[in-house]
Amino acid sequence: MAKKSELLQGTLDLLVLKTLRQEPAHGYAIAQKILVSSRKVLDVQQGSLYPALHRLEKKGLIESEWREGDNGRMAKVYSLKKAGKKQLEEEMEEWSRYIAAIQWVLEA
Amino acid sequence: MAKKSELLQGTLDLLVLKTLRQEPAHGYAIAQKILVSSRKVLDVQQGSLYPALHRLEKKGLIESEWREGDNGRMAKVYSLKKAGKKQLEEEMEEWSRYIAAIQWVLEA
DNA sequence: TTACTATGTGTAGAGAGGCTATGCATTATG
DNA sequence: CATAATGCATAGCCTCTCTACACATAGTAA
Repeated sequence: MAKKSELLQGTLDLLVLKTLRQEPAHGYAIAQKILVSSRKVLDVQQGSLYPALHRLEKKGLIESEWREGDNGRMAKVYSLKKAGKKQLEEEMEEWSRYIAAIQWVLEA
Repeated sequence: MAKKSELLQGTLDLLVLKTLRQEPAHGYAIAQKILVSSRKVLDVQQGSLYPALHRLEKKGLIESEWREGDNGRMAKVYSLKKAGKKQLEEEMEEWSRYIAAIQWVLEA
């Protein structure tokens, strides 16, 4: 059944926004951060991540800038915009509410 | 009911299997049970539920039988099969694991 | 009677979003 | 010199949920 890399639809945006609230980061680093902070459970695929970043930018929740990193490589660094912070807060509340509801059903 | 309670994709099967583990029930009743046990948060739509039941039956996780209820109506009563119980256990474990991972990211 | 609500099952079509697979480019490592 | 790691990106597929219908019966209110 579900491979460990499969995310529940709708959670990726939340994870990305949350990760960017710590500090700006480029796509590749975002995936790594999520992998580490989830203790290797959530392995976000590039084919999921990049389209998600484009979506979020299109919605005005994040913005990007090409920068050169310490290793001399160019990377597209994303940062949270104000609307993104608001969205993050809303989605976290929604998430809690949702998880609690599921939990009630599973414990019924 | 105010909010359009959008389910996270992939959770519906879990909710249905869990509900059927209590006792056999027909579709309409399953939706009601979920609505009640989730304290009105999870309002499963019929257009989601019936296809889900057909999927689960096709997979051999549940089975159905037309029965007459107390109100004299015919209804398709579903019950969990052995494979469904096993699947439920697996999905609950997967769910816990997944939720914990998300939580770690959100608390990072 | 008429109409509306609740109960009950079902499908079609659309939309969303995550996945695989692929492509390209650069740097570090064996 | 080949391979892995870093880094961005898209196309097409697939699955699942939603809206919007369609149909049928029973009970209740006007």
